[in-house]
Amino acid sequence: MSGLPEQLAENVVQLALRRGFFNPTAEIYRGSAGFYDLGPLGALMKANLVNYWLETFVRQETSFDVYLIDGSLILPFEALKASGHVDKFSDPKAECSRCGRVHRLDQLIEEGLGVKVEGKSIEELQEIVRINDVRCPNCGGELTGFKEHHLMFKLAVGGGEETAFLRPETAQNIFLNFKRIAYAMRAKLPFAVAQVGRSFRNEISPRQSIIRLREFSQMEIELFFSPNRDYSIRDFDDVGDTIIKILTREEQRHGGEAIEIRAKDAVEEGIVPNRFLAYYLAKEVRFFQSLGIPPENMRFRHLLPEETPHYSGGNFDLEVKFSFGWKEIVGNAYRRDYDLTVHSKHSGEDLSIDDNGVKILPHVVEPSFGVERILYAILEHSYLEGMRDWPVLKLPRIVSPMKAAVLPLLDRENLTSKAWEIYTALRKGRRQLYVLFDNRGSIGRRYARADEAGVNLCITIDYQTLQDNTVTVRDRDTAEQVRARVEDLEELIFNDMYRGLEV
RNA sequence: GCGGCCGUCGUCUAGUCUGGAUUAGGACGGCGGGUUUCCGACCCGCAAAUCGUGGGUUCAAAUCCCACCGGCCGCACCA
Repeated sequence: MSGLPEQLAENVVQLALRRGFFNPTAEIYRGSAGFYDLGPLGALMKANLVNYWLETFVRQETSFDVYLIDGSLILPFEALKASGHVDKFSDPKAECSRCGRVHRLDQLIEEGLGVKVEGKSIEELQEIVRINDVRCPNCGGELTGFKEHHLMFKLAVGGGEETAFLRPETAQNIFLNFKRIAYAMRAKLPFAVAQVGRSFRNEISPRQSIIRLREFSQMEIELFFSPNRDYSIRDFDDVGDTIIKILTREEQRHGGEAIEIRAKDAVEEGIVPNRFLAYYLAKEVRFFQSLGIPPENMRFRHLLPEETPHYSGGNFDLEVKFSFGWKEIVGNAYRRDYDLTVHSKHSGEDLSIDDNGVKILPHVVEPSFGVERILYAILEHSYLEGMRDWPVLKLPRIVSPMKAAVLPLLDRENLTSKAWEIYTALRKGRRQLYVLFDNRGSIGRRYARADEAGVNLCITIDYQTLQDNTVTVRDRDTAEQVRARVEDLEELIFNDMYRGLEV
């Protein structure tokens, strides 16, 4: 279930390297595990994905207000101490002196002795091991090398070397800015705050190319609401009818299948804790379906109690079926009022706001999208072999990096200069289209290259173009060609981006 | 972090077992030129590998030995 051993994954990674979607950071120095750069096509694709997400989850959201912010990547010690990350976001570890296996110390003690050790320091844990003679469960050897593996990158800020961390999730900026946003925007519950940006986690041994990174991008929303009111959500009437697949806790224990249920019914039956969460689950399914991921390859896994923090009111991971198994691409968490409570307490600021004349601390539902994983999911679901003599990347037209390629049928002066003229007009056009120009090799070779890069349309300039100012427009997915007038091209390419999005 | 497998042009690979005739060969891709009126066409040419790195054995090492580095897989960990 882990690693990328499958042929498909291998082909996708190779194509990504060959065509400039992504590659290891500092590759010429053999790279550094867990860090990847997006190449020319990957960077454009990411920008398009983020933009489409912002359209869907921020700009076009009319069920409640969504405010977009852009916070600092570096957060001071106190903020992350309060959030619990400083204490909780690390694993105590110990190594067996005989067989060399590394174990998680807290798990070892909790399982072996049946005592809770949450929040205990590494020294305290070591003492417990010594007193109770806890040994390696694998071979019975003695434990050594006690140490804390911290998942946050620590920084020393300024001359005084004040301790700070690279944020482990974008969410914290939102809680830290909650009061300011609420007042500045005169926000009324329910409302949401969204953020797109980088987060950092110092994983022990990341693998699986772009799937598990130490530096990654998140698109997150925190939706604030009162737990005491029964809201109607405008778009839920419609969106709530979406069928979603949920892998319940019971089914996970039996090794069973996900159940299929309308999002509305999932709330009614108490499977999903509230309407806001169900609303997002349904919206996510529609979002990813429009990005070419079939519903049968998506499921929400209700995380088991031992996988979720004590304050959680329920976490539902959106998992996508990859060639190497199911993997989370969105985490949906019902965080209750945990974050605002701890930040109120530690900062001394009253973070409660007025709701219908009553001061309350709002509850929070958090959908958290992993950008690189989504990019990879789209690539894998778009990669197609066997259709032509070369692989075709049937990327969702809205996120594909290049919307069209402008190609002279032959590299002859009159055709090439006409093609260049058309290319320039599109590049400078108001629709802000990214298009490429290619006059090298035969026309078939250029179609093949364009297919592999996932270019939506190929515009070919031939001798008829010089007569009547029309061109052929070839569709990547069908290879069919139609004739179009040059003056209609920009609108044609633009409208083509939205094909199939009326889901 | 431990164990197994692997490391030759950008990519795939021949050669490694059985050391020497290899200026380390080919294919794909790339680049230049020619040709070509729509799907990796064809022809000519060019560039591209200190054989992962370092040390050793030998008259001679891509080839044998040792160490290290990196990758993949499994275990552990993890979004």
